[in-house]
Amino acid sequence: MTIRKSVVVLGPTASGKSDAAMTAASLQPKGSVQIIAADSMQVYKRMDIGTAKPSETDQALITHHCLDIAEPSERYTVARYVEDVNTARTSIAHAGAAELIVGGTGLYVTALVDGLDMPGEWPEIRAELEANEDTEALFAQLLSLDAEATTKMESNNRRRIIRALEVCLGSGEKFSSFGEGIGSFSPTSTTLIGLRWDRDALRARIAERVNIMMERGLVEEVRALLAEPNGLAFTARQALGYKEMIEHLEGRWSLDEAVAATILRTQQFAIRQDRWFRRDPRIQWVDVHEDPIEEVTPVVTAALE
RNA sequence: GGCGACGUGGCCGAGUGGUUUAGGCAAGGGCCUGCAAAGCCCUGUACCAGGGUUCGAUUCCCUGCGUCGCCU
Repeated sequence: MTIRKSVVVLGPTASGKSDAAMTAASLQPKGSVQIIAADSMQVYKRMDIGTAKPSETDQALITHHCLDIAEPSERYTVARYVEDVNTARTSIAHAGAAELIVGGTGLYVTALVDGLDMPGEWPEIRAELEANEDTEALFAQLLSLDAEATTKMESNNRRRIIRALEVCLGSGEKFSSFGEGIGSFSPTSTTLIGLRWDRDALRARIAERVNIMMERGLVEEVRALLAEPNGLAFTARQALGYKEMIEHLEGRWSLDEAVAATILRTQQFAIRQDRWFRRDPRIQWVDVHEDPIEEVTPVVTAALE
């Protein structure tokens, strides 16, 4: 059973992609479209304000997948996301609905559109590799095992070197044999719609949105998360807005500093998202100037029909 | 009005009489299949204006302008 139709709405934070997608979905016959979030932080429960998670009202109106599927205290990764997406897709297919993917996490969107196969995990091997402080030696080792993998990373990017080695050593096969990588952009039947803003305009929107998050009680949300018995794990802890409010709540930053840092880092993140997405030639870009709902919804609607 | 300090690339901030002219931040660009709201890499000849000293001045001297502080 396959999904009737697949459309992606992507763009940087605060670009208005969720609003446009939500509006387009609700214009379709009831139940004919379901949304899959491609967002690495909205997967966490109780992280609502800071991740700009779709409201309960929106979720009641349109079925959303891949939201609130992990505890902030647990480790969540792309691999698990791929599994969760498969589950979601099965149910969308059964419902005979179209899937509308909305997201800002480049890797997750890619995983979903291009169907990445995760090579697997070998924690013992990784632990061993991590114990080795000599990054140059690790790189040399990777070079001898899988020279091709080496071309996709700098010689001092420990994290990527270790992962590639983990896979080579663990699977007995070359890391590079597990796929073309992220930049292949093979033809797909999915329609990719990207929202693009003038950078300064987007920066202004982000500043405004962070201020709104503060008014909605971001600090309280973070305080409550910190008070949970298991707290926040590494990944959830690094979410924009959360990381900074933690700095404030633990006394290292004033509230003003935390807010300013959140705004700046979110703006920088948005640019990084832009840079990630713009490599993909399959994306159909929509330049947004004022109102994403008005300007983007028609494009999404057209793609859904 | 007087005295003093300062004037360095978008910002902060070292420094030097002449081979490679710090660093940080911001900005721009790039990489990427298990932390991805993460990680990594690349890109900066600027010294307020005018005159002088000097083989040579961003660095020394003078003047002007500007900023800041103190004083009357």
